[in-house]
Amino acid sequence: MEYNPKQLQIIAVAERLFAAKGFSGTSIRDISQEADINVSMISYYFGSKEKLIEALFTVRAVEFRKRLEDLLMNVDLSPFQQVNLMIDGIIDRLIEKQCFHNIVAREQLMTDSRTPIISALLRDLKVNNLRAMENIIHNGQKLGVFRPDVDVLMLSTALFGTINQALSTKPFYRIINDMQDVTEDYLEEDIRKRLSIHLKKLFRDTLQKELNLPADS
Amino acid sequence: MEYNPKQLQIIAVAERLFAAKGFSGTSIRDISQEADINVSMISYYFGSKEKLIEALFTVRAVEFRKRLEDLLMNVDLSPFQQVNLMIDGIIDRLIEKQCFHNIVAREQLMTDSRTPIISALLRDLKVNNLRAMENIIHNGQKLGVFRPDVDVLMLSTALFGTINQALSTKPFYRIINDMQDVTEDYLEEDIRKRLSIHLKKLFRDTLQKELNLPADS
DNA sequence: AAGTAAATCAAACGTTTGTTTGAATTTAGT
DNA sequence: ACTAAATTCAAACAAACGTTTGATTTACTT
Repeated sequence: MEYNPKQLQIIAVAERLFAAKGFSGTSIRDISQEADINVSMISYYFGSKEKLIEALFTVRAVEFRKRLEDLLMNVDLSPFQQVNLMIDGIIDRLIEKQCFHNIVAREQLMTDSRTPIISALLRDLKVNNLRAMENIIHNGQKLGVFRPDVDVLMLSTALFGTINQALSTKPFYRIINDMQDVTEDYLEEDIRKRLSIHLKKLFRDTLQKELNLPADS
Repeated sequence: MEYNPKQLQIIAVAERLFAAKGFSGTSIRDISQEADINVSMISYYFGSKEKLIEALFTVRAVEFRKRLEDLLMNVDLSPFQQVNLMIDGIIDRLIEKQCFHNIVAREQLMTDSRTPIISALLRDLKVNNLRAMENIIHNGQKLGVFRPDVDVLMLSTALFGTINQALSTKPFYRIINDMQDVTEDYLEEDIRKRLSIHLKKLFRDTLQKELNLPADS
């Protein structure tokens, strides 16, 4: 599916508004006003509001698939370096595409998915993410660097869950750390660093073999 | 604020539907139909749809405050026992009140909070949660059982984030673990156990003092 | 039993919703 | 310059929205 610049602009505006107010909370008149186009252009280009959000998911899904392939190229690094690179990569991606991942989070909360297309795309994305993480970890296990008993699914859940939670509670983070007066960019950078430190430590503690063997070294 | 049984029933139905379809995605006619009441009863009892969701947050916030007080009563246990009890307590709470926490998750994703009342209640809840966790961990640190350098905010973020992520991706969990045919209750119990094991291990690894000191014991 | 307040109802209110229409305008190919 | 297709627009559409109305029923007090 190819989209022209005008369509991509509409998708970008829709992404921002859906993230801010939810799908049902955003009217096509909101979108058309922000995008400075006529209301009918949305039906004209996409067919319906539902098809618009499907187009949004399709575009982003393609982007992520490409990104993930790049991530799996670093086979020459050590397992821990690979893990750290993956962690920073995912943090960066979720921060950079915050609006889209807000929408993803909302859709996941839906008991009945909005459309089969969206749930299929999300499932594929998650499967690919998990497989990528499994590759890295199983590799580290074969090399004898990581513990053999690691719950990769739970670890992946912890990684994405922690980042999403941190990003969705930004206002709370501001209050707790007395950062009411800093810019949004500064706050984001602060969260990024702190997440990176915490998650790398967390993965290290979880993956690395215990050293408290009977003293014999 | 006191609510009669009829009001509480409306709140319960609204909670379920808001969780399933979102606030804007749920009409008061949906609610009135499910609750088997007349549409006008919602305005009659609560004033408006917005006041209804405020009432929902108020009721649940009061419940959680009471629950938290109970949680802080176990001062006679060891720090690790306290932490494990806290983890299971929070898992149980988030599973038991899944609908409400779905709504909370959605509200947190909102860039502009729906009402000042809701954001104030959420802030209070989160502050209390964090303070409770700080109490337990600082206590363990004073006793020399926990590491001195623990990022409690990030740890709390990881805890809630992981549980929320696991619960919001239940359909994915089903597929990955080949559990298409099990009941929802069985699935939930499986997730609960796996979360409990994983998070306790995670907290243990994060909190416990490193034992790989220069061999001298 | 009468009276009063609370609760319930069908119906209607004025908006807003997503979508369609059909004419007007722009763009692109020859 | 002409034509045809693609784009843009204001206007209108029916349906759904949250809310209000005013009559009716129920529950309780005296």
